[in-house]
Amino acid sequence: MDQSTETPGDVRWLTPAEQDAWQALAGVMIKLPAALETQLQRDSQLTLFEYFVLSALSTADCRALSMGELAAIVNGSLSRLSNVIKKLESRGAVRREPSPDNRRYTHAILTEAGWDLIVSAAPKHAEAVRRQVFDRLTEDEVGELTTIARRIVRGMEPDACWP
Amino acid sequence: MDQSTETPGDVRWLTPAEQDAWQALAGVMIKLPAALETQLQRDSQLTLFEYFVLSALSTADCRALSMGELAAIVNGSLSRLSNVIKKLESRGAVRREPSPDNRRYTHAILTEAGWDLIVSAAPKHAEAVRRQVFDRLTEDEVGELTTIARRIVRGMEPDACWP
DNA sequence: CACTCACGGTTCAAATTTGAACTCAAGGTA
DNA sequence: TACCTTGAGTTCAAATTTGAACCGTGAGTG
Repeated sequence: MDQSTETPGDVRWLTPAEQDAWQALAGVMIKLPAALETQLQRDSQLTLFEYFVLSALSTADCRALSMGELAAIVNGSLSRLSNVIKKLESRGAVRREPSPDNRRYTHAILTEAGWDLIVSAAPKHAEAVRRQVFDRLTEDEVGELTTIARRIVRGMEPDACWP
Repeated sequence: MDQSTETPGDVRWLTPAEQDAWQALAGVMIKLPAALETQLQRDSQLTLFEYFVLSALSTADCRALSMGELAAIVNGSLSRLSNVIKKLESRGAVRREPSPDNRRYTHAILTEAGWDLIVSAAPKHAEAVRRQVFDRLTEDEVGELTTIARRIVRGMEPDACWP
């Protein structure tokens, strides 16, 4: 982009170093999910999103969560989640039933088959993550990455102010 | 996931430190694009993908690229790009014409209106990137991020081997 | 108790994305 | 020249995703 065409003149453009970083980060942001999707699809007929869903359920108490909680964890809209759960349900991996206490809540529950599915998918997925990411980083870099990524994610939670 | 349920026993699971890093990175991977999309949509009626397309064209020779080159740069399928260019064309931001030398190639060309569009969209987008990412990082961290992200992206280019 | 309101989810139509089939141009090859 | 093959894009149908409208359920209020 052309920085001199600016109107109010006070835009805080990225420095060259930041531009480099941004280009690299954007690459990761776009390509890494695609690469992982490919692996999951190939080896387990799963979407990355579906994997996140199953994975979240598998580590939850009773292997169950309400749709809302689950949606928040996997960063998806309720609508999207509803459709995906429907698909996973038809595949026998998940079951849905209204919460006994408050029937407004729907619990998504991992079935035995769903457990087996995620357990069988996990090793290859872990292998892929390791190959794509961690095999390329030193131990120090893993720490740096954690710090940096956490900081960025933090900044997005509380809906920072819009100028 | 449960690591003891493993069958062949030689899965290289992620260490706890790596799991932390992965969780944070996955968060960035999922949420950052969403946040940027929101800003672009709100301020300029543009998709992140469309922004990448316009941005790529704006920095290309003659502000033009063949569909194939463009698709590679923005990491999209030819099919997706074709549709998006059609949309941008209907909006008057891009023009398409067959290459004079080799009519198999289609050149996507940024129009004057397209140039104006990206120029007017860029400041707010840059501001958003800065706010979401760089305002939260030290100068050193920017360097670390560059190194790390580049290393990861590198590893995905040449279709690394599948186990 | 009747009413209304606010939630949590679901659903439906519209927009996107994907993947396969298809078109057309350019190189060989015979 | 006729024929085949490959490469670049487009298109069409099917799958996904999004956003808005909608349906029950539970809380508050009068």
